[in-house]
Amino acid sequence: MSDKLEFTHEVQKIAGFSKALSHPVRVYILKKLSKMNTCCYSGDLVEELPVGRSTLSQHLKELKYAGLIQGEINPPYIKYCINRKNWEEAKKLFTSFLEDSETEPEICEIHDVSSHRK
Amino acid sequence: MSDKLEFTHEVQKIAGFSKALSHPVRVYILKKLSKMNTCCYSGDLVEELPVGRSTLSQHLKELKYAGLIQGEINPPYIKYCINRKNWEEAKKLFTSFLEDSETEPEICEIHDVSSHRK
DNA sequence: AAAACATTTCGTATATTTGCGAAATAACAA
DNA sequence: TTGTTATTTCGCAAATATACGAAATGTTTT
Repeated sequence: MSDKLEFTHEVQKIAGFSKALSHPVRVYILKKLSKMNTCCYSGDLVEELPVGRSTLSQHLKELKYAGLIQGEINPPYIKYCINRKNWEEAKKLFTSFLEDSETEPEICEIHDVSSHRK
Repeated sequence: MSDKLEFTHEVQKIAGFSKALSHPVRVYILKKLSKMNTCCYSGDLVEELPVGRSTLSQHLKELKYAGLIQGEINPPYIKYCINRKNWEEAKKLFTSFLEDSETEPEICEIHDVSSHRK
């Protein structure tokens, strides 16, 4: 019959958050913001990241779009911080997704299929 | 001074795993393999996913490259299953990354900067 | 040997991502 | 008003990702 299912909301959300996390610059920003637990200026970030201002701005936009950060305008600065609500949601989604299964896996790794790229 | 740091191994690994998880098809496959705790044929997967065989093969290759699945050749089939070792590693990385910070965040959300895309 | 089967690779097309510098925006300072 | 500062948007180029069908691969069955 080949039902060709649509993806659940959960699957789509995990993919969406993962996309936001799929670049080292964005992981770095989130790690910093979540751990320091305070806000951060775009200008401070550009000092320590190997990208230009406009590129950083694009990454911040991406993170805003994903809902993982939010900004407070404080002219002429913009302070960024973690969006705690969605950060929690991401945490729950990933935790549940990556949870161990209850039972042990059956043996399934005698031949390790090559995994080269290209 | 602008040190332009290089990214830590941890940051790069999180970005790498996230990239593997950044497509609904791949999230679906991993969810299925990790929960059912057994192996799965490519032919079984293509029945329930809205992509063609060659596209599915690309996604499986991507997951193999990221180390999240492994395949056992069982001609003319290939059985896929979770790579438990790396799955555990991903779990640890994401859990630590998404962990709550110890203290409460300072208020930082009076103006919610618009987050439209394009 | 030839046919059947599951899967991958190849070639190609299109879309998205990433990056930069220049210009635009917006608020404040002189 | 003019200039300064912080940030974003625009326009563009290059790289990567996604998707498909056709052809190739490798194994088993006939």
